[in-house]
Amino acid sequence: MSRRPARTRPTRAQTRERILDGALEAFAERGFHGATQEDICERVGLSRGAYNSSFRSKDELFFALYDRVIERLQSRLEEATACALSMPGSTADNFLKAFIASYPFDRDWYLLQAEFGLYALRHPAMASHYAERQGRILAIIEGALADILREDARIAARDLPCIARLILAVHEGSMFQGLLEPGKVASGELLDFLVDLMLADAGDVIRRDRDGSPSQT
Amino acid sequence: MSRRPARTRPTRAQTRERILDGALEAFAERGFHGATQEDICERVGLSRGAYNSSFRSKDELFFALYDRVIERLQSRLEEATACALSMPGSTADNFLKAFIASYPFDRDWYLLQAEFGLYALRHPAMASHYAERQGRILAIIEGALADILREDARIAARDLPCIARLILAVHEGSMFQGLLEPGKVASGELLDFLVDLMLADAGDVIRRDRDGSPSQT
DNA sequence: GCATTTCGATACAAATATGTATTGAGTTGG
DNA sequence: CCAACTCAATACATATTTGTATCGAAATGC
Repeated sequence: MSRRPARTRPTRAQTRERILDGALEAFAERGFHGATQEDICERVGLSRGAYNSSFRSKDELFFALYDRVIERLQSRLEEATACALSMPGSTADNFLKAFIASYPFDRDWYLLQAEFGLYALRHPAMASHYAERQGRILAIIEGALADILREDARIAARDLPCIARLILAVHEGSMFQGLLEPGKVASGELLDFLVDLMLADAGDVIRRDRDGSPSQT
Repeated sequence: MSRRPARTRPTRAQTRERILDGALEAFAERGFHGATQEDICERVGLSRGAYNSSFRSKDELFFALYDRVIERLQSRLEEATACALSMPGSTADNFLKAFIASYPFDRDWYLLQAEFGLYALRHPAMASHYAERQGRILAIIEGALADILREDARIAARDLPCIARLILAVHEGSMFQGLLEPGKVASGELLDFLVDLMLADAGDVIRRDRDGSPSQT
């Protein structure tokens, strides 16, 4: 259909994306300082020329990767919440678990976000950027929780920000445990436990036999 | 009192400790790969000669630092639990908060432990070492909790391992938040909230006015 | 279709980090 | 008090890594 000769050379944007792909792997596997240009490029079959032609510095690349990762996470969460909220009659328990399931749960994701966090703590310039982006994620969670709680008011609305942070913290913590000792801790166990705690409307739920309904995560 | 001439040269062990001090700072501030021999030595006024004379490699130094940090944490926690358990009549709430308060809560500590964690995830050789050491910390927490629960049985004993991990995860998560946006989140807020959740023996506690008794952390 | 521009690969130069070797001060044992 | 030894500082050689400059292929516009 194209009257022009078929492209044999990828566009600038495509190469950029490929570099970002390589950077994702390399930063996850070896960390910010540990990842080298060579390492990043090898993974996607490009030369350092493409690297230096696409990004002015390592920091710029790191920022770009962070933004891409967060953008994808954001749309993923928004989609999941919209989907879950659209189906009526969902209980808070089910929704929370569905929501949590939509959060990335793989090795590279964890390693990367940990690396991002450390970088942010060490570089004030990125700290605010990071906090702002993470604020959006928290807002999505809070919004979803707020919608849930219109039907299921077992949690005080004032605690929402706190709960959202709690969910994030526990998710990351349990992801670390799961990666460190695979099989030792079930992937969603901690979060399930936390949700049970929060949604317990009486003491009996806390002590109930939690094995009766094993999660299939 | 010493018949020998006063030492003018520090012992090997002392130098080793100083290198570890420098390494603690450097690894916390710049990460494993980011920290250089020069960087580590400068902080404690030693030369790279002392460094290379004390440690065969960077990994060896990192391991040694990890062990020292964990050892100190372990004795700190053991002391805290022993102390808290010795005074009779302590409620679970008070004890948990005292225990949590004994856990390190400073920037370097967080950055270091995060770095250790990442290193462990990336190097299988350290993973088991790390998991074993962290298991001891968890055991201390579980033991303390078990002692508490003899008097205050609002939590099922079978959930102890899960709860211990939850406490650790939330602690680390809130420490990160606190460092990223100082003042935005009170240092112990998330943990207090979690403890409230766990010890709520009826739904009213969850929804109670938590500002009535602000924690002085 | 040709000139111009863009992009990515290769080659080069500079900076930085690590480990080894050497040296001199300080310590220990006879 | 002297000889042997230990330790940390300095100097050196090697290896990586990064950034720049150059070159050729490919796309675009006239």
